[in-house]
Amino acid sequence: MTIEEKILSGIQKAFQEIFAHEINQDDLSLQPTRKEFEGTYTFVLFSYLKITKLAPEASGAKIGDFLKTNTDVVSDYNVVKGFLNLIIREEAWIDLFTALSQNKNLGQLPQNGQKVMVEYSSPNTNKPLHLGHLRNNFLGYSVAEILKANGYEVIKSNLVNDRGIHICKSMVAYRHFGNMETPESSGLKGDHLVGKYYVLFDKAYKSQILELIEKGQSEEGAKKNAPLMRKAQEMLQLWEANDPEVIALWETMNYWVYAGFEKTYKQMGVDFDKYYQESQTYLLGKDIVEEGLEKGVFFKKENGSVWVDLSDEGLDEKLVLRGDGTSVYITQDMGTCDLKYRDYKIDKSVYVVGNEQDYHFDVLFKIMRKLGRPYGDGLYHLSYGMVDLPSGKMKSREGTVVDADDLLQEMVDTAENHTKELGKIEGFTAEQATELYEILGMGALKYFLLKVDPKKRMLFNPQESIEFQGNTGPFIQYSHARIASILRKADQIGVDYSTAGFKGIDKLEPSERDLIVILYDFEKKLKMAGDDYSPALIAQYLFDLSKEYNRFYAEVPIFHESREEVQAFRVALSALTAKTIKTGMKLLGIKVPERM
RNA sequence: GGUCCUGUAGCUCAACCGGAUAGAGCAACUGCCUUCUAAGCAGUAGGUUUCAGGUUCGAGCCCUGACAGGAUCACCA
Repeated sequence: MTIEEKILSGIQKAFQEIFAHEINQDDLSLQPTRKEFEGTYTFVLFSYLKITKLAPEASGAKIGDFLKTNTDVVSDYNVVKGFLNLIIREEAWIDLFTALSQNKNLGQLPQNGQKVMVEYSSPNTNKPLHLGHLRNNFLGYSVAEILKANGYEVIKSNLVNDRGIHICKSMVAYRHFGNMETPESSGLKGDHLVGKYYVLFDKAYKSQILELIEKGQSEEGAKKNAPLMRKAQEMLQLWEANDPEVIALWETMNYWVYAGFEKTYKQMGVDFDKYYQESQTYLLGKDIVEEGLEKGVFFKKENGSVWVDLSDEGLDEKLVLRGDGTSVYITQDMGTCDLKYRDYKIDKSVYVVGNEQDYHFDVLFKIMRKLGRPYGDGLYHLSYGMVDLPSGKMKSREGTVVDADDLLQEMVDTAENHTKELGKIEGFTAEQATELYEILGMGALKYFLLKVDPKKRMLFNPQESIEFQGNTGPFIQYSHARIASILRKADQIGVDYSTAGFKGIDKLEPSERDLIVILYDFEKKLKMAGDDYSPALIAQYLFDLSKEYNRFYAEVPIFHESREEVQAFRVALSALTAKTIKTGMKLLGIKVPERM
């Protein structure tokens, strides 16, 4: 039984024995004591005054006394207004930490037998990744790791949009202006090379439109009739007809892009277990349309187009198959949905996709549920807001897009300059220094992008993201480094951990010891997370931080049962502040200097 | 226009199931480098939580209505 459970059951008994009132333990809850007051857990009395028929203070005193004598975890209490603050016996914490320290699988919950797929990244193969992709990638990877720690078997997937008119645009431009350029000959990363031609297409296409409009065509007509656009359309048809030359060019250019993406993913530290390509999936889903018609979920209009009526669910009618029998976006997505299930028998499926597609996924999920899919209730759209720049919205046409590779490099460069300025690399080898810049730069970026509530639109200020002060990744890394330093010192001078109440702590690895100290310091926040479950998770997060420094986990409201993992993440972050150092030193019996 | 999301300090963001005096950082101002590492610490100042009602012991959070910003509403993806 956890500390929290012991208290709750104690309160339940108190109501039984003192007030002769049966109360369900699930209806009782504790909250963290605010830091201004003494105590760890607080029980709010207001809503129970009808039962106790006593003033708040008297009610609190009765329950507090009961807990003190009838549980082995509460050592004392105080009542302020209607708040009963409970003080936990130190031994209870020590037992907890001892148990934690002996747990070989710190932070890893037992397998729950469920499989979940997290689809994220999902780039187009016609241009390089940009800032928006970074938020997506870090979120997706973080969620996948969180789910893993919670005992899910996780499959990270990437659905690459590798076909369609936009790819053909790059291909057409390459044929026109390419001069047989390759990543090797141009010195450009593959994705950047292909992106260059996409931009070239757009420029040339625009001037063709202008020309046609000058010759008297309507804007709409000009857009359709511009020779370049016609060529792109033609190429798409050839592609769909499996024209060998077109396919060969497509494969070559896609290969370049994939190689380019791989590099970027590697630097970001994200990875995938499974790639899906739209070129392989774009024809899927038609059988589901048939199935839907049979089941009466879909209906046909006179022109042969197939629709779903979701007006009973608060949405509109939605097209699922064109009159000419060809697919639309959602047809394909239905097919891919089933494909994922066929491949892995997943229980849950998470889509990390921007919030401009909220409606699309709402429709998709409702359809799959109407079709009675076993994974229907496990479908989840992890929707996130756009990333804005101080200059306004990112627009590729206006060249205000922040390129991912450029940004990653800039972060690392800034880390390097700043580190050198501060003279922090004395005694480092060149390799160590390079590694440090990488860790700092990536940590800064990841933390900056992950610290904002995913569903909120956020502002990316390049200046601030590279700041190393305040609520930033490097600050957390710095705190960790100092803690590690303290513990090294403590080691040297032979601190007797047992006197600080840490039985067996000296048998732990130093990094694990950090964790225990931090955990102890932040006991107040820990209890909300549940005594033996979330602290372990927190420990894992912190341990990972101490190993790699730059792994951060997103705080994501995902699935209903995951409140605790969200909590754990919050605690982990707040625990890693420099204030920890002070308390850590006290616990280790090191004299705390005045000015700290 | 319908639907959805957002609105908290000058700026960027927090606030756990509705709980106590709404918290951080940046920017401003005061102090602190013989101690573990100043990428730091301690402190000052900064709020009618967009507005108006409602629900209740209690509302930034729930409900209604305004206002502001954004997204979406294609036989596009």
